[in-house]
Amino acid sequence: MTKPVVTRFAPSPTGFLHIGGARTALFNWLYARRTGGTMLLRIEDTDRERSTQAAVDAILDGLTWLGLTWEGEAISQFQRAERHAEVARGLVEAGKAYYCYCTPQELEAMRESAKAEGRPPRYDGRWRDRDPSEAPAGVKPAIRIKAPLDGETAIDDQVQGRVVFPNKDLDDFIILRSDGTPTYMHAVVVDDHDMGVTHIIRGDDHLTNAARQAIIYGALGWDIPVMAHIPLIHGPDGAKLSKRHGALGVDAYRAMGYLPAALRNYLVRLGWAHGDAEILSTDEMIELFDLAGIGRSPSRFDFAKLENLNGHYIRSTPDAELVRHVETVLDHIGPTGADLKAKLDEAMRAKLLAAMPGLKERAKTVLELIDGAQFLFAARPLPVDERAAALLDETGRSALGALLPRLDALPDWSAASTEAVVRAYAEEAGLKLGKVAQPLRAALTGRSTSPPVFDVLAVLGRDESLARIRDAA
RNA sequence: GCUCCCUUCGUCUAGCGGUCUAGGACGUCGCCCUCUCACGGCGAAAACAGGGGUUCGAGUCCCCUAGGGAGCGCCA
Repeated sequence: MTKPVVTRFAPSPTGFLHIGGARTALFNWLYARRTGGTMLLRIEDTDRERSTQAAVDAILDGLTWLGLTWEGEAISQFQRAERHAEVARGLVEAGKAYYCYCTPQELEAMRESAKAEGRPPRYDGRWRDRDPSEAPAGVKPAIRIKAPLDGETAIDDQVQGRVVFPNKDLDDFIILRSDGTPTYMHAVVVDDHDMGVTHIIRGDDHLTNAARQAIIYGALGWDIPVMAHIPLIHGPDGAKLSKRHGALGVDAYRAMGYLPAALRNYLVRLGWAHGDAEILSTDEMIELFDLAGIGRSPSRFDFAKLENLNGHYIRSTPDAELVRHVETVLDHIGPTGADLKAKLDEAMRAKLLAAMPGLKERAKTVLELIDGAQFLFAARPLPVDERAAALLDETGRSALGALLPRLDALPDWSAASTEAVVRAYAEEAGLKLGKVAQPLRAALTGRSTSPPVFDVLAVLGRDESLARIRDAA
């Protein structure tokens, strides 16, 4: 009988949930879902200087928006400090770790001389075998792990394969600081063990750490979880996706009008593939996701592809749901959004819903959806952009003037009835349909592009449409 | 400096020794559809980093070089 899978996502709350973290979370979530297991969430907040509650909130908000759910409460690593210390002291008692009384100055000097001699900066093990009775008075010791001096440590990684590290390159690193708090290296091992984590899926910036953690696992006599170190996501320029390179939190993607489903789809294909499959619903992802499909080379973030995917998802999302997305996004784009939100009463919502089929066909983001819907929100007299103004030249206006009484005379007002009138007029006047439809569009929307003009007439309704045409003619 | 990882069209990738005159997707460029813009359809240009091996045969295995990335803290 195999143990149920337990994965975890373990961000440190020093900033927002960035795109790389989001993908790591997605992979962990998918793998857990795929295998019928669970994903846990652990906040690595042992760095009290840099951790903030605002960051924790942003991370939870980001995960939630992306639809990535975790089991139970988020675990605070900091709150487990006592357990970490206890395990570290146990290791000392077992002779697997020892107290080191070096001062930071001594350590610094050690690194300096190593650097000067061209050696890698390593702790020299000066307290490794020294008798505790030699301890200087009044110095609080740190605890260092007794790492093997020779041989090698290997990680059997599901993505990277077997990666071997010579032990001589792994020194006796600190697991418990002199102030009694654990280092990341130690806390991770203890927490993953205590949480029953069976699979560690994380960025490959942790690959070399994995060797050090393996040493702790070994000293503790614990089994090492299955590991999968996934390549990082780079910026368009190939460099690490850092804040300096415009890395954004997932909240920024929400504000840019991307749909969670589209972002999930884009992210899952960044580093993972299943043959030629490009469009994957969440259910399909869950069904297909596997560690073997993860590639080993880093990838670059490409907005153009995300945008294309987002357009696909917008087109295939039900209209009512898109209206809800519009409302959500309106809350996240500042004053402009708030203004529109204020205008979004029941009547407006109904118009938006009615216009949605035409709108979503030509929008790649929710922002474009909102922009395309401007003509619904706009009050007369309509602001007219440059291209629309050009359409409303003498010829255009005379066409509108001719159209006005004919439209006004319509007994019923619909896309089909208005289209019939306009087509009939164009034919009579010997004009191509475009010569009539474009000025009409300009009059109705103030722009040169919009959903099909007859749909616009229908959505706007008779009174508003005729009024707008009169304004322009 | 040391250790580890990576390298197929501009980008994401398929490829797991012969089916590769290298496939798909995004992007780009044509054409078609058309009331605009999109969507859609059709088509085109576009890649195995370089060099050595192994093998009857290498994009696929090994080595070297070059380039990129990550890690080497009492940060996570």
